[in-house]
Amino acid sequence: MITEAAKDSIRAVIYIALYREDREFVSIKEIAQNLKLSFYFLSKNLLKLVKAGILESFRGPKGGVNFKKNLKDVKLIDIISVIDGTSLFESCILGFKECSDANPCAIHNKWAEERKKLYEMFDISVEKIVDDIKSGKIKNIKI
Amino acid sequence: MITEAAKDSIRAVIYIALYREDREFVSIKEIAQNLKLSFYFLSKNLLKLVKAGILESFRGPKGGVNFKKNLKDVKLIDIISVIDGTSLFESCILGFKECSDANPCAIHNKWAEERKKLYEMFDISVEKIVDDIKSGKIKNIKI
DNA sequence: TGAATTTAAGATAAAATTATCTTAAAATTT
DNA sequence: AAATTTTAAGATAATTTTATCTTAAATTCA
Repeated sequence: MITEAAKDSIRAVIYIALYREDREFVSIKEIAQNLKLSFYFLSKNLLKLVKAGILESFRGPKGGVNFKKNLKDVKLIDIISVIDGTSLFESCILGFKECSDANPCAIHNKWAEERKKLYEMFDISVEKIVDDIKSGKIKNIKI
Repeated sequence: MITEAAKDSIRAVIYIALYREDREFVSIKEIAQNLKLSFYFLSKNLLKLVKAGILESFRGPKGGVNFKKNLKDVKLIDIISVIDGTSLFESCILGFKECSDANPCAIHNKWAEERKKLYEMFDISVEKIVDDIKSGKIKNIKI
């Protein structure tokens, strides 16, 4: 569905949003330790988000990463697109290069509808997620 | 989402159902050639369906594979389960081993709903697909 | 200034998936 | 019986993803 890299990145982004408070940057080491992720793998993945302009980074003590964009403008779909690419939301489920209403695969219609819903599922901002957590709308959440 | 192996297998199964007519077996070579798939890779994957009791096989000239079960009892979900396993329909989208209503990940509720719909999308029999094609309900289909 | 900390970048390796080949076994055909 | 065809099984390799390490560059702190 989505890669481990994307899963880790989504969790990291939510972690940053929840725990940065008024810090300038959150160190990747801290994120990796608290989420029990590989520092190496996470570093590489977050670097992609930095290069994509979603996060910014800073070196040295007090360094780390933080959001470059506003939380309301960072959606899970953006993270997935940067890390995994957009094919999940664009491609034929059976792998046909050209698959359309005029020339469909066996489950084209079902999948066209479904991937739209998948897109909508991931079309949620980090701000919304954090608000839901902080407001108690989501309880006992795993990060 | 689903692996190449699962995609190939689904297409092969639909091919067999559509083109076996009154033949005892359909050769894997024929399927691979017509679907432009690797004979080697397809053989391995279909063998899994044979071992799972969905298909049966026969060696030698006139040999090949065919359905062991009735078409109405073979659903895409069965093929995916045999080839890829069932984790897509059972696991947390963010990879948490335990993710529940009481202890949810950030998108647990959305995903719980969505994976149910995904399941339903694949909960379609080969018989239904073939009927839709033969009755003209699906036109210009890619196999 | 020098030591320590942290990300950046690239090398290397492990694991999983996909792809290919070889040999064996079973069945048919000649 | 011998040659041919086809699946079965296992070996090998290529590719992609995940994991780890090393060195460099930037920054802070003493």
